[in-house]
Amino acid sequence: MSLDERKLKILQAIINDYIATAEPVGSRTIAKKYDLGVSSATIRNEMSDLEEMGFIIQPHASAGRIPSDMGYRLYVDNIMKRHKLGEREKRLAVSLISKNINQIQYLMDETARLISKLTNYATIFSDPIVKNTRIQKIQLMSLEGNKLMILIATDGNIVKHKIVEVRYLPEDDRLYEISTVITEMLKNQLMENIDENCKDTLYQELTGYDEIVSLVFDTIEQFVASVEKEKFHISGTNNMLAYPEFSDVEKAKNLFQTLEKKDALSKLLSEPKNNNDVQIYIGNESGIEEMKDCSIITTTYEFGNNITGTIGILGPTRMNYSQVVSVLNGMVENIEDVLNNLHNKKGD
Amino acid sequence: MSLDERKLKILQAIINDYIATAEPVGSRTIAKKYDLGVSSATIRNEMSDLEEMGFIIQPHASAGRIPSDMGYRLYVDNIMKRHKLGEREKRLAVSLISKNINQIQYLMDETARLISKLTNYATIFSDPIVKNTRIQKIQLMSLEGNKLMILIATDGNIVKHKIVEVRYLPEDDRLYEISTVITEMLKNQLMENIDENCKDTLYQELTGYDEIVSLVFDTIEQFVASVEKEKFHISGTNNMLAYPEFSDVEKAKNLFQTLEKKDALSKLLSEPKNNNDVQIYIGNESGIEEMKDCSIITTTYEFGNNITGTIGILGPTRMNYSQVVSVLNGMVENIEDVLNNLHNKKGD
DNA sequence: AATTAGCACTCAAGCTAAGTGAGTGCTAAC
DNA sequence: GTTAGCACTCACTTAGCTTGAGTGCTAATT
Repeated sequence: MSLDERKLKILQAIINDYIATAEPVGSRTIAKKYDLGVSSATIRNEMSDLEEMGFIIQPHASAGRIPSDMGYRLYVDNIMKRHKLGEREKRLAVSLISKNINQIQYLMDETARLISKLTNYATIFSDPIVKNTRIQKIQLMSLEGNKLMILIATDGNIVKHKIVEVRYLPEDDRLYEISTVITEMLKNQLMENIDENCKDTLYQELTGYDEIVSLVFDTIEQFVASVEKEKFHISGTNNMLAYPEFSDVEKAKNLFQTLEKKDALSKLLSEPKNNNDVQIYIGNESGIEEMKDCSIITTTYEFGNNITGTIGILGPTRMNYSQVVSVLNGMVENIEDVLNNLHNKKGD
Repeated sequence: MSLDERKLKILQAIINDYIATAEPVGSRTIAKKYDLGVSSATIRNEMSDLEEMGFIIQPHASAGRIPSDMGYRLYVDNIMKRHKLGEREKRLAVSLISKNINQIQYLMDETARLISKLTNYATIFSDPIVKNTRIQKIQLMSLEGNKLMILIATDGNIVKHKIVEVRYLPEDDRLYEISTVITEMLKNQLMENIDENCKDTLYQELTGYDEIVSLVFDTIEQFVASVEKEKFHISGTNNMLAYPEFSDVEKAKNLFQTLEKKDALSKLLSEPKNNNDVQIYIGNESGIEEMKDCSIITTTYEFGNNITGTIGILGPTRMNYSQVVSVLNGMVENIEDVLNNLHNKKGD
């Protein structure tokens, strides 16, 4: 039994219809709606074959067929057309970018919102992971009440600060000098792996400021640690409630709780991506029991040469794969453009 | 017809039972469960009175009674006991605080999560609003690619930074000098209302750096503006799905969509609070059509003398008011403690 | 050999009718 | 004022029936 042209067409018809209606698709429906030039009986025979091959499933004896995970997989890998981002979608994306966005966090959040709106699915994204970042500058500044601000800037112009309490707080001018010494010593060092010699030298050069120096190192370590445990955000989960798959509150609750816990998802999103393309997890392929009725399509965005993140779309298994893939690709392009423009060494 | 002791007891019994079961409460149930020393017939008569007075409602002829908004209002105002935070709850709150929290945002988020967990309702909170803040320090620093970081610290030790692109970027030492000049001139000025004379003087003193000076003023203005539009966060919405009130997905979806839009809620949360106490909106009292089956209990937290925020709990109208109020009060105390300890002029 | 028409069969979903039980309101007795 | 008793109401459940979409099989047709 071979998968000829006609079988593929019928499978596609079933998937299309099922994506649109969420109802099992019968042979007569296909015969009428899709012009295959054969009768429903023939289609019935073909469907019987497709079922035997495992691409479609009959939920119960007198119902139509719905695609199996395997069927979706075949569709995604071989049948689906990957169309370009539509005009309307592009316009929305551009209007998003043109807003005065200066915080990555905020940009990602807005992007996710937009994606959810465009697709009517949920959007998952990770905070950008910064690997192999090198320290560019460290700045200290005094605050009220014996508090010290420690600010770290890394390549890619990512800036983070932290406020700590110190026993002894030098004058600002002195702090500036200390900052300069620290910066000189640590500049271009890898955040993850600071040379022990440098550390020792710093403690020596800044005798009397042990407390501050050690707080600086602590802060660096904390930033590295906070990056390690990737953080995920989800938006547009409401959309999921619109699908009959989740018309049972129990199911919706389960899904939402799984999403909230995040650890399972986290593993999925941080999985290595083999190439630059999207990764598609259909139904059980995600390995998450609670998400067997969902599919996830993820991809990575990159900017600079050491900052990456993952963004993905989550929907029911019968999601519109073709649309989702193109939206995802289109939006990632946009993010990368914005970020590169914002953080790279433009103007060198 | 007067609201005597017995009627109040019966109303309380109805509310208690309804809070626990979400089922209409009948006269026999009350006679059995609550030891009022009268028969169900008597209770029936009293219930009939209570209904006439508008405190309870009969959903249909052969059903028990449920409390009306008015009934809950009476309960909340006159009957409810405001008990102290329990042991278990206190322990959780303390363990939250002891984590190394240094970002207000993060603290609020964790607090909200904890409240949701304790109460099994949803928690709403606003980012802290900073009013009448005075500038303490402004710091400039150069970054790669002609980017300039502008950092503003205000009293209460709130630090924000922004990265902008500039045409001409001075050396760091020069930027430090400029920072010092700017700080000297603007220190203790109100963020919202910077003296025009100071502005002029600054432009004069820093001739040649017009671009930078104007960017600094822009940044200040943006921070003020970003504070004006209060931002809300919601956590624990999943909890709502557990209540039979939302076992219809349609209802849950409506609620979630209303919550997502936020403008309606925003108005509610930013309403002036008459006193230091909690504010309770029962059912339609919120004025939000979609939330007629919900109640919201809000309160404000304060730290320093110019930073305030609102935090609230959202649940079904039959929520456990007594518990919610005490959790809310307890948690707010905790937040205030942490924040004051973190940001105030301790050690002066 | 492939396709199709025809028909018996299956089964979820929708409808109806009867039964159940929690709850009320009223009346008469205490 | 309180209570027992009883008729009445009405949502909810259950079982049985009907409907219709859909299948699988067979025999006829191309």
